Amino acid sequence: MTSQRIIVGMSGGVDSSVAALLLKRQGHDVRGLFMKNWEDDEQCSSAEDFQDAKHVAAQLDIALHAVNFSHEYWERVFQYFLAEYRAGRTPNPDVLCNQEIKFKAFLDHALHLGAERIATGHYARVEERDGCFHLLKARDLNKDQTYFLYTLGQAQLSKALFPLGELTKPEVRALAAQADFINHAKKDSTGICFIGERNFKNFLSRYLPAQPGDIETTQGETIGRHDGLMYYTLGQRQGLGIGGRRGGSGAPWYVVRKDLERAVLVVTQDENDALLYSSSLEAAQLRWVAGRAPAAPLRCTAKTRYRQADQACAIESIENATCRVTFDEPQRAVTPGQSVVFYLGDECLGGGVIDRTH
RNA sequence: UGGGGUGUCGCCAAGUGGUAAGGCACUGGAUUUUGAUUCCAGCAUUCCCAGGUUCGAAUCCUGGCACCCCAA
Repeated sequence: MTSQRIIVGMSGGVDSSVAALLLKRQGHDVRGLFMKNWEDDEQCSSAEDFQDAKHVAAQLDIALHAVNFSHEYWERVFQYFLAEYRAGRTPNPDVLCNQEIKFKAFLDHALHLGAERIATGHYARVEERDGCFHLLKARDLNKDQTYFLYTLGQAQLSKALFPLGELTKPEVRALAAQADFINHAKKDSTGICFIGERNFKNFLSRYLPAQPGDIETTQGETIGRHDGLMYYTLGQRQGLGIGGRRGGSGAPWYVVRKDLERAVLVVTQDENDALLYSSSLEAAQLRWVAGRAPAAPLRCTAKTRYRQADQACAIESIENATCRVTFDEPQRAVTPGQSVVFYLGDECLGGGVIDRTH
């Protein structure tokens, strides 16, 4: 491969550090770019991350730029995030963050800086065949992150490199240790990308004030109060605060449904309750990696949430940007607002946002 | 103020003389680039209160207090 100018999104974590390391070793003209996309409130990990990124960049002897996309993140990701929660749904901000920030704002910025490609520390692979870019699962299936990348199209994939796609996480850490990176043992980051690990309910309540209501069983019996439907998601157990009841089974309670009209949270004590499962769904805002929808009906597999095992299904029909999917086996807690992502073997075809379930 | 019953962790609930089960909730941790789920750990020196009996009481006795039910 001829030397290219590549800008790597460096977060200060091990993954992006090793991505930069590998590209550098391949002889590319590598630069790093640190993004700050959230104005810190009480958390201050961003500053530490920046220090780590700078340290690694220095070790690699590459330039490290910094850019602040907080405004873009707020407008294009966070507003949607809040709107979805207000609508009683459960959005996936990181899918949108990839679409709008990492592979749009960051990509555009990098191209302006004269880069030919961008690279990130995502665990995923891109293969070009017959002039078409295919998004493939990472070799390390345990870390595969294609679920978060399904909105990327040909324009993005043709410009993106995922140097870690063929490596396992342990191998990445080993490389970081060999390179003597200070962050080689740094804990993987979790929580919303750029915002970090939070007490989710507290975090949300800063933007969406409480709207208390009743908690009812599927039989219609009122058994408690909730602080606001937006603070809960389907299948959730923790945070309901429902203790033992006279004559009760002693089993935990799970959220089955949100009744927006009545502001009622419906729960069940039966973990196998049919109401917790869906055998089909309708998805909207479809995005196909190839740039066009496949022919339906199509037998394939899908994930309804990150790290879920592939579930056999059929895409029954596709109309414009919506489709109907039927699963071979009923799926637990399929949640509107979350993404359903389709696969054929190792290839990620695309996906959409779950709109309704049946 | 006649009769009956009950008072054990925030909730449900074992335990009726031998030195406080369990579940739910909650908290912490693990897993995890969303939200969830899952897993592990922690969680009553104390049993409504005060006396008493006993080597020893949540368990027996006495007296209070509280609540519930049935009669009036």
